[in-house]
Amino acid sequence: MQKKHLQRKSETEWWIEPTGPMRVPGIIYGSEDLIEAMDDKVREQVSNVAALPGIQKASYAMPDAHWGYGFPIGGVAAFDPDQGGVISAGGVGFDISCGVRTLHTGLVRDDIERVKETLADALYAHIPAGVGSRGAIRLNPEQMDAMLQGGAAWAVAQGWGLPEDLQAIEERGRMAGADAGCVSPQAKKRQKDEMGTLGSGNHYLEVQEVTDLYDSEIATAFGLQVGDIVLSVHCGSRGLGHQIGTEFLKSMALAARSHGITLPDRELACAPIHSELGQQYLGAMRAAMNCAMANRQIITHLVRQIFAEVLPLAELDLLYDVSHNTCKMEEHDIDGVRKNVFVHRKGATRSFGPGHADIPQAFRSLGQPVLIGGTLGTASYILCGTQQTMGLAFGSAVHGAGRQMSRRQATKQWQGRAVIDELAARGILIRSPSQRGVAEEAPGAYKDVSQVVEAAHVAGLARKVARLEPVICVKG
DNA sequence: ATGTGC
Repeated sequence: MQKKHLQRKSETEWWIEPTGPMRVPGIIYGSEDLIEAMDDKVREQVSNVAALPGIQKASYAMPDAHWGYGFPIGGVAAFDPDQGGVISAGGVGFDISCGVRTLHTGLVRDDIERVKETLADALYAHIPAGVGSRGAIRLNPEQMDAMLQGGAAWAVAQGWGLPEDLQAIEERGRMAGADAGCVSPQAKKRQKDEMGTLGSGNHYLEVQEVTDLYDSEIATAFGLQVGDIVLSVHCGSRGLGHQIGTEFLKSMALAARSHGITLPDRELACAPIHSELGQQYLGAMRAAMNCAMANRQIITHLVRQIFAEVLPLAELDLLYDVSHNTCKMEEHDIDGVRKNVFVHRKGATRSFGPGHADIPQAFRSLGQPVLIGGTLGTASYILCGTQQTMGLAFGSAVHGAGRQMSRRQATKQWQGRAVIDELAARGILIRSPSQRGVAEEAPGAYKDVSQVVEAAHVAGLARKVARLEPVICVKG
């Protein structure tokens, strides 16, 4: 990105002054290196979002931001419904409520070393991965609606998980205001046999080792020690979320004019929050959030069954579950006034600071865990929201490494088999149905996650707590 | 991200 278009306000904060139709400034967080490497498209998209009706404070991009559909991935924007504020399907993303959850295992590296291959094979055999993968669960129409209304709480009630899991999930595992009636028959049809599946792309299930701690007090509260084995799952709402996104993008684009909205970019299709279409999308999107949380919950249950067979001494307690493609109504301080605003986080993790009621009691006084998934073969990080975060981008932080190369470009540069062999030589086991998928996800196709996390830490978006390294990765 | 592409 060309820095001449930006005003540097601090080490990691870069402003786009409002010009033309922009109602608020754009603010991009990142180190100088990350900003220089960022696509100019991000600046364009941040500026376009700043022109949408009812936007509050600023249009933000996180240090891992890259070009996306309409909004950048790594974009954060909040809208006031009473000032004509809008909701945008492209501002949430196609994979609604895609997210990460991390479980303790109660094991250390030595416990798994001898059964590593067996464990990798068992996880791969029982947790379907890849495009169009189907699970063992079939939902009839009544069960589908119950899932869409109940989220992870529904899954637990069906026997997939433990009641205490729900305390460690944003929204306690059930997004209020979901309306299964707003979800099309086609979206439901696509989802009916996809529960408990990972999907493809950057989704994965990973067994990881804690290699470094940066804040011992918070790490202790999160239950993390160097040498611990944890397990993380990264996936979302599969075909259902994708179908909802596709349908509402279309109807929002068609209805924009009737709502009196001029779009700076057709891809920014949106509807007023106080419109029928806006409310329908909210109902459907919240249902998709429940689908994603239920999906991660079912996968958790499958993981526990596999560990019970392979490593019966393991105890898989849920540390936390975050969703990084969402729009949520939240109360924030806007120029000294507490207001309810609709915060879009697209490829951005909520990063609430100490004291927030939605944070589990065990670490409410410290802040919420912010789970940052790495890319294939690279480290993941656990961070913590801070008080400062709340004033920066509505309590938001990065979500991962962020792509720096297109999928097509990546497949030209790497071969899946070679990537798998290279990682195996470093003791990292990969299981995937798609060699091409692995090539597309080659580590070099992404920004350096450590740089991204460091920038988030320095910017005050979240505080570094722990670093994790992959041991086994089941890849979609 | 995605029954990967109108």
